[in-house]
Amino acid sequence: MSQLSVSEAVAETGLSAHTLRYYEKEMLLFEVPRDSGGRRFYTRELLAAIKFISALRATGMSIQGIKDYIDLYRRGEHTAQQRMGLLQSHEELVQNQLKKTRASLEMIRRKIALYQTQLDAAASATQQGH
Amino acid sequence: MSQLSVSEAVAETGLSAHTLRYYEKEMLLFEVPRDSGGRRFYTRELLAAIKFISALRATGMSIQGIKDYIDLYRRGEHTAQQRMGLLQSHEELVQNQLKKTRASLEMIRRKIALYQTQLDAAASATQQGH
DNA sequence: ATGCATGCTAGAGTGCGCTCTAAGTCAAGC
DNA sequence: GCTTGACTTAGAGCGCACTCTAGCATGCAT
Repeated sequence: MSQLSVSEAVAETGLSAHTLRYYEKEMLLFEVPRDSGGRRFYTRELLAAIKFISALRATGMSIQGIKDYIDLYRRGEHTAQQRMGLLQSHEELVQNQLKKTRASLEMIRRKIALYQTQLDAAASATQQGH
Repeated sequence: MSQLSVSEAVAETGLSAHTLRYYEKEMLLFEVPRDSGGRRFYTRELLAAIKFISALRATGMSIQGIKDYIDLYRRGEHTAQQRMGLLQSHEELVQNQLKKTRASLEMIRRKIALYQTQLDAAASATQQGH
């Protein structure tokens, strides 16, 4: 029950089986345990790690960036400071990206508002027979 | 002065000349005027359109999506409703994406905080000779 | 008039992150 | 014992958004 099959991991993470294998291979990192038949199973710890990786991806960190982070992880406890540094600079990056997205969104909203007044004006003109 | 050269448009938009030409070709839309020598120049209106397109791109709309929007634009005034609909559903999409990004960012921050307490504990242990 | 920056074209190339293919293995249920 | 279905592998393929190349044209500045 604390060991999930591939299909269960797919359901939990929202990633495809292909993508799970791709991450495993590209990041060369979490050694996914296998059953007697050579099939993968995912422990709770592994699942948590994958979810964290998903969060990094969802915020735009590249596969290479994540790989670098995990490589540090595997080098041991003394890399904690560096790992934190990596996360901190990524956080900053994401904040800036959010700021930019919000500004762009604001621009889009202004355009929508413009359409709205324009369409309202057209509608009331029609109603009044203009 | 209200007609910008390529290099000025590059400076204003933050896009490369390559990208400007690429957008022009892919979106098949804004007919960029040319000088006697066949070189492009950008009017203020065009610049504004390009900046709006940049906002759509910055919020993740695909080239194809933008093309669809502009195609509507060129079909005339009666497509205003549809264009607004397009923008509205894009807005919704961006909102959801923002929500997801913020959740992921929160996860990353918790991890950073974890590192911080961990490193603080290690530091004070060292200081006290443990 | 000469040199150099800027711009032009068509089309090829790149990097990223998946995503799929093909052929095979294994375990459980009928 | 046979089928079914979830899984395995190595490697090819794809879609997107640029990004660059090569070779040529134009036009301002010395």
